[in-house]
Amino acid sequence: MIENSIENNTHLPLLQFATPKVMAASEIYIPEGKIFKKIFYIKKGILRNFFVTKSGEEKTIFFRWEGQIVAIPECIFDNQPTRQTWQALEDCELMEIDFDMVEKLSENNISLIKTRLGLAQKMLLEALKRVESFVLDKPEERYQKLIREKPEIIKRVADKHIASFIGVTPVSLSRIRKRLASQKK
Amino acid sequence: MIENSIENNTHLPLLQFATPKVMAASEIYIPEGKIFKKIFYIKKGILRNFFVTKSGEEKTIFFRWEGQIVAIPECIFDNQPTRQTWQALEDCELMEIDFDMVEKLSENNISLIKTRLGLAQKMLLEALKRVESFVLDKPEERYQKLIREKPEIIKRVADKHIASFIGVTPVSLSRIRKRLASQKK
DNA sequence: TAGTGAAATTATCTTTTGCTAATTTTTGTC
DNA sequence: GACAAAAATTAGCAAAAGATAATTTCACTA
Repeated sequence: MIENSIENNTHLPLLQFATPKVMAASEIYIPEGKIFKKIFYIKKGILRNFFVTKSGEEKTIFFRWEGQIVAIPECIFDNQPTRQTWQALEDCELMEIDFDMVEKLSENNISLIKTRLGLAQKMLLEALKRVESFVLDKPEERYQKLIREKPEIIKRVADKHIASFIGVTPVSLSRIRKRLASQKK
Repeated sequence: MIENSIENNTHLPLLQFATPKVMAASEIYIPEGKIFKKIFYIKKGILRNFFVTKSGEEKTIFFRWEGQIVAIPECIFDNQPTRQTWQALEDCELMEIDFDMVEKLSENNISLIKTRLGLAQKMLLEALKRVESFVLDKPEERYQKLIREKPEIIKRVADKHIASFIGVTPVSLSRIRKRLASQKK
């Protein structure tokens, strides 16, 4: 399923300038501190972005997978270096597009700006849903929702990454899994 | 400080159609279930939006205050009824703008769409920062950050609303406050 | 200013999580 | 298929949070 297609409409000019990028699983795509002024489309694979805490732990904030268009908000919106690291979790195939190009093309292309607005809105709804879940749900419920709503993604990602995604330690997630398994019987 | 001014630039057409709305403290502004197709500018006062859980508890998701432009994402982006309630926490003065009007004006006004894009991006950065804090910080740290970064807002809002905002119960927030107070000495 | 209701704090008890370390299981590679 | 490294689980203990209820403090209004 294509989540944010760039292959279906009036934005062919973008694709013209897209360049392919291939990465192996576990490879670092974007290191912390970089001002990454590209957007990219994921043709294949999963990536995650994470913070490294003072004590060296990696805290995963989001997963991104095939069909999605990704922009790093702080870089693209604010021209700031990202404090996070982006890593391929599987062998990935991306299509990169220079963002300065997008900006230039946007100047007099109202349809392209509308596309950008749509993408920002989509990302916002996703982030808000996440906030909701942190406010309303216990970790156990967040985990259950995740299995229910994104089962195929969960299977492809290590539990330790899921753990920080829902805001708990890997040990705690393991206990949650155990509790849920015993309740089912 | 004006956070998202609509009074300073090329968007006077919007202001033309804005209508004032005054509310008393504790009044419900937007009830759950409504498709609220307006955006509003807060001239004065604070509002909150909250979910009501099955057990009847109110869980506050955001606060909005003077200087901000507010759009209810699910209503404006997706034409969906909101599952949240909006309530004035102080006497408020708002300026309401019909969103259909904004859409119509946007069609051939690239600058207005850019403004909308900017607003969506701003909201996204805010929501992402919130997600970060849930993943990286303990409730105690979230509370400390809040006091540090929004001291004037915190003072104007009841603790029980702060509590759900940072994802804990009012009782737990009270204990956090006690712990912090004892550490200071 | 006295009285009422809501908010905040405190107390008690239970559940969950974090931390650390040990153990088991899984994964990937040679 | 054997080995090494990483991931996941388990265990034990301390800290924090949830639930409930009682008590104190605060805020509003009559």
